[in-house]
Amino acid sequence: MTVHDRDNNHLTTNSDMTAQERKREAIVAAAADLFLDSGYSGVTLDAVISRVGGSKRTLYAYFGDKDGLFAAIVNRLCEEIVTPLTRLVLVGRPLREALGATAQTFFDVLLAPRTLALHRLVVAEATRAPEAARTFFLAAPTTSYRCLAEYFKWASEVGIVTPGDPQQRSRIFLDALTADFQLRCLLGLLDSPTQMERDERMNETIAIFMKGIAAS
Amino acid sequence: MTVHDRDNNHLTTNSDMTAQERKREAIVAAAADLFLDSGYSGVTLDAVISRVGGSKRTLYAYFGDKDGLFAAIVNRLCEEIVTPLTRLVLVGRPLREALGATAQTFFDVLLAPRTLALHRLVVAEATRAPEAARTFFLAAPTTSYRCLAEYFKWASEVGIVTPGDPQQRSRIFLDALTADFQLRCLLGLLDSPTQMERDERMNETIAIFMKGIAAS
DNA sequence: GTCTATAAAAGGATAGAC
DNA sequence: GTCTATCCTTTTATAGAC
Repeated sequence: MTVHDRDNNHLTTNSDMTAQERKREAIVAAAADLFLDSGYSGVTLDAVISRVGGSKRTLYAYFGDKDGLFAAIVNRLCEEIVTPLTRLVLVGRPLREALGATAQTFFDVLLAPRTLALHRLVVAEATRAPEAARTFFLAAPTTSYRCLAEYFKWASEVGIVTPGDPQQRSRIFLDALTADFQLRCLLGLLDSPTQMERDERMNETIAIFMKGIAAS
Repeated sequence: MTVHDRDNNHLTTNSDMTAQERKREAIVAAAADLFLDSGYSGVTLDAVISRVGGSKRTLYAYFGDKDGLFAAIVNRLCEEIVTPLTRLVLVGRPLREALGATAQTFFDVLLAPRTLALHRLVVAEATRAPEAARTFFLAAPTTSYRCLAEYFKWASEVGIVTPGDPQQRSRIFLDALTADFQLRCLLGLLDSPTQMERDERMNETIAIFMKGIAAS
């Protein structure tokens, strides 16, 4: 597997790109859609090319082989997902408000169809593509955990919550909130939870957590 | 896909089986190992046969096609997993003890290599094989949730915990406990959590839950 | 870079002989 | 039921002409 790691420029505008770079971006975008829809083995390189135009030669020149293309689309999708999470600012806000804002953001991000499809894809290919699994984990769950953990750290320092491991609490809260919905969506048993279902889960989780860790 | 649904007799002893039934069981057992190791597309029917002996004709006669074989091994594995969960008796026990026993059992069952491999397999093939996804969900998580939910229902009736939706609480507790470990194992980033890691997660989760729902 | 053609291999499904 | 052989399709990967 020859990985061609030159995908750090997808945030530049189209006008900054050379024709080659635009082509490369177009291939990655088309391949990402196809992989998300059909899984690794469900995608043929012919299908990628027939969607984006051009020749398979170009594809092999840029990405080496199918695994190289796969690595490129995982990197791309992970950055897409992480962006909204990095915008969430929690430190300084009261407990209930911080937990509520976290819940809204994470429901939206983690249950988005593209996130779920990427999740399914990466789990399925974890053995074949361990690097992709690593990239995904460092992007989605780790970024999430860290954001909330920073808040808990601050909150225990200023006495809003009792002392306790902020990372542990962060994982427990986010998992309690999302894991059940996530699994049911991954299995195709639930399209997307309704707002009422989300609210019930959120309220119950926050209620337990408030009593569980708030300083009295 | 022709599904031949005759796999309700794997609990009978070997001596009760006809030669055909033994053969069928042997194929299912071998195929299960291979699918768990290599995923759906990673398994060839030749590989199944070369492991168990016999002819591909027999395989096609019993299972119709590859999808039929897949359905059979998922049913088989789900029943394997569920068995230890149905033995867990919680009603009547004090809160901390019930939560602790639940944690031990579910760590053992959900993080077992075969459970994780099945989980990965079923998620990967959820689109191709929705029935398998359904079977898996009804077996593993649903059985788990119900067991603990029954306890919470009883516990609120006798006044051990505050009133509240037992199903919701059950999901929140089990997800908080296992989701993080589960994901890291599925992605191949964690072999299996150490006893210390399990204890830390368990203690923190139980601590939050005790304060969160125990009647004062 | 693009288009068409093709080599090379794999794997699902089937058939004949026993 | 078993064993061997084979059809047929799909798909990765490469090559030649422009």
